[in-house]
Amino acid sequence: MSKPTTTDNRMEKIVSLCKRRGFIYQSSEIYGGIGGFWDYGPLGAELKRNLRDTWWRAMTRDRDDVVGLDATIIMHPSVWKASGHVDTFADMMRECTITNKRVRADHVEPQGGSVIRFTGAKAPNGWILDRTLSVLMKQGEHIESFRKRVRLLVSQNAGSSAGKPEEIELLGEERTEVVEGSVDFHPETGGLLNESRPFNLMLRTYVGPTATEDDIAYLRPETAQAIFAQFKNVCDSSRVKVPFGIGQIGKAFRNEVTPKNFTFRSREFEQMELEFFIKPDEAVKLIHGSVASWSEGADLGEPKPNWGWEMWHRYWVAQRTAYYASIGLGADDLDYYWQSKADLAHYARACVDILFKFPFGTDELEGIAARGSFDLTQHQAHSGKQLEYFDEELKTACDAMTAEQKVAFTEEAYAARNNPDTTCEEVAAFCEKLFKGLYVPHVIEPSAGLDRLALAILSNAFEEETVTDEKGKSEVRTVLHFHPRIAPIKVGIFPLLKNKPELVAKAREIVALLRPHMSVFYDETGAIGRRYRRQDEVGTPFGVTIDFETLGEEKPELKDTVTLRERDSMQQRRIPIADLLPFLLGKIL
RNA sequence: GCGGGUAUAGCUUAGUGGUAAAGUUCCUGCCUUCCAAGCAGGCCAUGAGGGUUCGAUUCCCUCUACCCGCUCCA
Repeated sequence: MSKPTTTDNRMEKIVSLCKRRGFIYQSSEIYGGIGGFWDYGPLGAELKRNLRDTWWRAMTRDRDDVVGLDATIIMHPSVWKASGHVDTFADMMRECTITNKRVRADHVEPQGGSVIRFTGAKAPNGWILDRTLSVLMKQGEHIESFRKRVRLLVSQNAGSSAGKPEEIELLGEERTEVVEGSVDFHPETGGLLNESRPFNLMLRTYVGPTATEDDIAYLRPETAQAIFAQFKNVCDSSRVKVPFGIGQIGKAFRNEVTPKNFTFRSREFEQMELEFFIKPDEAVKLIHGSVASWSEGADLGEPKPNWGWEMWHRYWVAQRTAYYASIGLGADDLDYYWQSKADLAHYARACVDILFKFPFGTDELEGIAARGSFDLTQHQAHSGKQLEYFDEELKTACDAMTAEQKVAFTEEAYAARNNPDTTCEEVAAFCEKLFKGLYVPHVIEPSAGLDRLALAILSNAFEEETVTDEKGKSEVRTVLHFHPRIAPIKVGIFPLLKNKPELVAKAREIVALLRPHMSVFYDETGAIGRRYRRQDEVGTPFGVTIDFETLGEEKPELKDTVTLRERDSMQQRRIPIADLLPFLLGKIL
């Protein structure tokens, strides 16, 4: 009865539906739009709100070990110096003029060789590159392999339009000069580099009247840093005890080079982040004598006091997976990518990406990182404020230790140190603090993109079904299979005929009955089938039709019952009006 | 950022150097007893700016946005 939509145009159809039915529009569309910015229409706003609410409930309200935060988008610029964002992105960058590969201007090693210039390139299919290319031929490189290499680079940059690399003809080859110790060529490609220019993914603005360098501030590129910056305040004001988390939902901004794939990579987007603070493994060991580390099949159901960071990391992966299942994204829709040690940022212990199978490819929905104590340590160093946590339980455990035991523990900690560069003194200082009950908590960070989630939910829900009616006529039914919990509209209320005042009045009564509890949509126009289909297309899970049986005209036993029509199966059944609210609440809560 | 493509009504698609067409959606009315029915009527468009021209949606240039392929993605 149904067939999958072909993948080639699935994304196009989703984009079109989003606009047609008011889920997502281009920002500022009447002025031609602005790249990388998207607006949510009436139904999109509801969908996003529902998703936001499910996250907030699952991550904070339903737990007693997580509290919330709602911080500003613009923060003190020093926050971004401490986090490393300013340094990483204030670099002067240069780009290869052939491949546009970018390198840090100060990271180009001097090279020597012959500079070969081409006036352009062309391909048999008519493709032409009318641009001078200067490429460094390294000493010892054979001219033929050099040409082959350049053809490959040109081909890669031109994409499919230039055809096969071996068919590309390089034009006007000329040996221009021999250079020694030049920093003007890309270290990998050998292509001439353009002028260096500043490159920063953070969006800037000015705070204060003068719009000068002194007043530069940044729109946050992630929400997480506010949580670290307010860590001390939250500890001091909310009686939390490690392990505990701080969750936040909010806008973040990145000046992406290439926004693409609809809302997937946007310049303004919304994040849902949790920073879950845990004891360092050393503290767990001092308190409990040993640290529970992860092994296949370990029980991740309820957190245990002796869990180390690895167990907590796995626990949050499991929690987040359960969350996705609760809103309709199951195991078949998701994938996991465990970053290898080499991929990890230097401060991270582990990171897993939860991926969703989007129509344009499998891509990241959420990253769950074990970040050690990096962030708080950075903010402690930059702000000069003490961000260590005093752990009473740890202090009590250490007070019971002998001096010899403490020395042994310190030696053991040094032997087991994570980073080989860590000095003996640093380990000793860390242990001294531990013995006093002090440490900088480590953190597990599940960080999800709300807009990506909305897009995933839309992609996952979208289906074009071929349905065949009793007469054997088949047609396409477009339907969004939203989980009732997140559907923008929960129920459509329809009087069977609009020119029968009794039906309309009864339908209005039912709208009044349900509206205080959920989003309802009343529709009396057109044939009943059309109204059903309209709601299918926006993912309304239930339809309620008020008909002549409801009025008890022919069969008195059916008085005050209505037709309940289910979106996915299109099945209809009768249900007493009195049962309607409990039934629907059971589905949407 | 580079290369290629696209831009006509909410959507799908015609067409033209001289009043821009259709289907569908949507709205209104009539009708209609359960899956996009019928009849009648109605609203709505050449992405933006410049140039050529008596006149440009059409030809030229620039910009913008979107799509595809690279690149980028702390």
